[in-house]
Amino acid sequence: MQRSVSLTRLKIACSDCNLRELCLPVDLNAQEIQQLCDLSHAKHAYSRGDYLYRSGGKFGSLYAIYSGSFKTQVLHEDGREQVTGFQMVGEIIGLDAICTDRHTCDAVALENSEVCELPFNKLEVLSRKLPSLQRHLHKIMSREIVRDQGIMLLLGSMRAEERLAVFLLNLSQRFAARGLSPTQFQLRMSRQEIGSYLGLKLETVSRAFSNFQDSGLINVKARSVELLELSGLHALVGKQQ
Amino acid sequence: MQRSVSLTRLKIACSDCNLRELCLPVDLNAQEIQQLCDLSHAKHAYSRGDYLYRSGGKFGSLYAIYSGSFKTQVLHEDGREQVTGFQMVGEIIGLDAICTDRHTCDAVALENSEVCELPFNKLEVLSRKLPSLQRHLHKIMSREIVRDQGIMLLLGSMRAEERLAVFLLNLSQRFAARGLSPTQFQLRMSRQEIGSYLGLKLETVSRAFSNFQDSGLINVKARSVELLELSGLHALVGKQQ
DNA sequence: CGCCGGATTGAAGGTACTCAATCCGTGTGG
DNA sequence: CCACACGGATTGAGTACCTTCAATCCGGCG
Repeated sequence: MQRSVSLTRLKIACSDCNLRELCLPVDLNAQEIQQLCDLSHAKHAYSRGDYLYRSGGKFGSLYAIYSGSFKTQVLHEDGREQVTGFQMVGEIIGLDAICTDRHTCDAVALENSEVCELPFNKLEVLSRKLPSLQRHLHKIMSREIVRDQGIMLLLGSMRAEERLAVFLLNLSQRFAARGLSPTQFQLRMSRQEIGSYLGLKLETVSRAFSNFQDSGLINVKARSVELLELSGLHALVGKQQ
Repeated sequence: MQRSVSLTRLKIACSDCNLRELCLPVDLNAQEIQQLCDLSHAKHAYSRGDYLYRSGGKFGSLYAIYSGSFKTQVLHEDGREQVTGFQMVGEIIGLDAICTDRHTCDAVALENSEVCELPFNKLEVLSRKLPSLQRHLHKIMSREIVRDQGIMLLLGSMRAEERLAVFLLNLSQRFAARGLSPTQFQLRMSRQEIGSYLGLKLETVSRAFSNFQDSGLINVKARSVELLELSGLHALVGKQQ
């Protein structure tokens, strides 16, 4: 944790792992990119289970995931917890905290991971100078809102197997966008965590996995998954009412 | 619909119906507020059932609700619909559209309503000049993300009666913030719409209302609701696992 | 080897859904 | 003015789906 790295690493991140495409506006010139990179004063490393931030903690920065993955979760006073998202390389995390200046959820590393810290005050200053950065920041926040709407649709109106199919297809798409295999991957989260995210119990998730396998849609063994019939999974979503 | 009104009306809105407190940064001087008001070039009126915008429609403006209320809903290709929120006076609507330049949900008037149109390009230009407006815009977007997280918690882990209790308490709080009675109000939405929002069927919503009434927590008759025991409703949330 | 946590599977139970009948308030037309 | 139709709301009975509880399995690690 807290391993600081030279500032130029963010720039490297931009070119070598899709971070640029995913996080940064495409129409900045080299100098502007440099300004943006300079703004990230540190990169930090986290191990599985480490907290990037905790609910209630003071807000200061957004974080761009440089490697690895995280989950975000909100906690209810009665102890219930709900996983609100799984974030992977190139995604921005911490937007929830802007409104109250305190984090409203926990962010926990699912594996050994690195993040680029983006001090929000500096980001605001710079985005006042660079309209395309400003617009991009707005788009990132808006995209988060749209993503949440999709999850609300899932949680509010889909059956268990539909939810899992949507989840797998979403992962598939995100892996593909990063140049990884869209059909074969390792899950970084437990059945429990998937269940929390999808509004299901872990046993239900496990059963749905098994059913998919029995139907020939996927191969699954613990956390390694192979999607055999993407079309079949797609067909499953929204099929039965 | 499309009734245009003089620009100064937005300013009136600021002072006479809490719009200022709810939507606008508090630390702008008079001149800056004027700039902001000038940016809103029109106010529009809608009747119950009218669409403020539709999913897929081109994005141009955010809308500040001046009077009345709206619902937002996302539609799935198979016809399922999910209400993603109910918006009332002083709230900003349309943030979802920034990321793709097209609306990703429908906004429908629940009653006769008026909105102030806020052209987003102009808002961005102005917020580059006014840091406190910039920050405020970010906060509004962040608040929407936090709100959505709360709904995910509700949809993912609460039982039917808990969901309805949360819903009623949330309405109560929002009415109170507008100087209206927190314990006695008229619902603007049908059981069907409440159910869609809460991930329940309308019959389940109706039964939960009846149970609350039988327990002496509320009085309910069709769409008029009186909350008798706020503490009882609070206790209900998160009580049983 | 044996423990441990995570994952799978089975059986029983509960919550919310489905289907259907009825009620109620509003608006319309005879 | 009343009858009627209509949509929304309520209520009941039966069912489906997911949860709960519990046992077992499996792989990794001390």
